[in-house]
Amino acid sequence: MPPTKINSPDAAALPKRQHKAEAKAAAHPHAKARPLTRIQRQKQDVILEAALEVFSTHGFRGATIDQIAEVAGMSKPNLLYYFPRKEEIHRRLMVTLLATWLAPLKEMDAAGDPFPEIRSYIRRKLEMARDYPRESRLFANEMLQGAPRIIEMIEVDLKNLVDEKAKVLLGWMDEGKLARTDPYHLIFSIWATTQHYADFDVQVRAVLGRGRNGEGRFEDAARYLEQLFMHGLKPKAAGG
Amino acid sequence: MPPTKINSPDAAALPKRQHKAEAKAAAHPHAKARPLTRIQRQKQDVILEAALEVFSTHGFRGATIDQIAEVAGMSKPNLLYYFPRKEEIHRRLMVTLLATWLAPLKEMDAAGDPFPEIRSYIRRKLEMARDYPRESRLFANEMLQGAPRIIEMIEVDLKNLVDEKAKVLLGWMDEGKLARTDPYHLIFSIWATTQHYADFDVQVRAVLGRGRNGEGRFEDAARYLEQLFMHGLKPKAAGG
DNA sequence: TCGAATTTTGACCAGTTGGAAAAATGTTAG
DNA sequence: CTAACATTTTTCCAACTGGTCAAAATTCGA
Repeated sequence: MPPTKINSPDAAALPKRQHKAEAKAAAHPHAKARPLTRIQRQKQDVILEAALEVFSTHGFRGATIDQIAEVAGMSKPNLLYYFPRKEEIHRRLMVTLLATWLAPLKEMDAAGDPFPEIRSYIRRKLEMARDYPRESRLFANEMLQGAPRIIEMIEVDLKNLVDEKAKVLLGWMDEGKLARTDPYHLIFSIWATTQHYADFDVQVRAVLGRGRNGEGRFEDAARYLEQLFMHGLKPKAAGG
Repeated sequence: MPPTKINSPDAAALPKRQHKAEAKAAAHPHAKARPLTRIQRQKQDVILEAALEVFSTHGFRGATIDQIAEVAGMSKPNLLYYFPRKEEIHRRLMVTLLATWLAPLKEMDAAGDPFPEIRSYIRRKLEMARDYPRESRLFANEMLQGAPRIIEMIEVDLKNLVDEKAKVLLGWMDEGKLARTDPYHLIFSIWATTQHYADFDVQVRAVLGRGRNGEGRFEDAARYLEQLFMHGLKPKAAGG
């Protein structure tokens, strides 16, 4: 049963009514080439912040403009003045999110040694899970739905970056500085273990119970993951 | 900005209209104590299967009864004849899901040796990610939303099981058969790395590109994870 | 300060959503 | 065969949804 067979209201509902969107476009801040005032940027930020809150917990379809508007402290038409449609808000969030998301991996330096590099990559990712859990969940939500709105970015930007870093890892393995293993799955496992603390936060809290909760869990996680990866990836012959 | 401040249409919309639900309850299969015929069970299964498909990709709020009904090949009122409301379908899915979910961990045997036990636990979890990705995504979706509908089960059943197995792991560590480390985060990392292949399937496929795709990725993952965990958790002194 | 541009509001709309009611159609035991 | 029961379909509804539009309120530049 292919997922494509399901007629998605997302796509199905849109073509029916014609949108004139940027047709008259006199007053709207979206009418291209306008410099965009400080106030406009501020308001847009408030909206994006609210949208992050809502989209990250309910997904695209589960989120409503009314809800976002309420969190943003403004009326729905007012919000729609800044972002002409729901998709636009989401798209903006995703674009900036992906940049933030790729950053830590980009920093992994081929000129460095594998263990310090991998260790600090894990640290950065874990910090992001701690400090930007909503961004992590927004991303996870999009993935769960099959990434319909960012699949191209994933297939191009993300893939290219991972391909590049996989080569870096392979290089380290060739030098005998890192255990020979699948570099792609190595990267996946770092993503999975770190993002887990943002995406499955409720579960992690519930299982650890009251006590180990107050942020201490991130330090415990850091220690554990360091141990796991540092020992798990040690090369056979010489020590890293 | 606490998530509780957001007035969720989920909860907010319901109290308004009074449901008499099981009031008259004459013809409905939900009117307790009735044995439930084979045909009824069949239909319910069809509905649950369709609901799994839809809920797992769009989350609770993003899924619609119409959509589920269409996938199930029946009319909306007909579907509502078997499950009086949306929440009920979801609840049923979650209950059976959680049982399935806990099963592999339950099998981890204190009487066995850590490495074979952990290895086969990882294998089972990876098989589940491969064979039941929708269940994994359904669970992930619920977690992302803060697990509003299953939080008690998580706090009780899941927590108890993990507490028990954490003791098993600690026992092995005391015997020097397993590297001394945090048993909770050890379990989290197994969950994260295995479920990742179901929840982030699109991303995994996109990054691996056409080639390594056709199920081969699960074997690669199994090999990689085995290596990571087996080496990463080896005790300092004696070999496992 | 004043007119023009920007921002905000209130009323509105068509389509969707979860769900109710009841009539119509099977199905089955006696 | 038929009455009681189970199932399905048709019709309907109020609330919610994404979004429009014109008018009102506000802000801003000269």
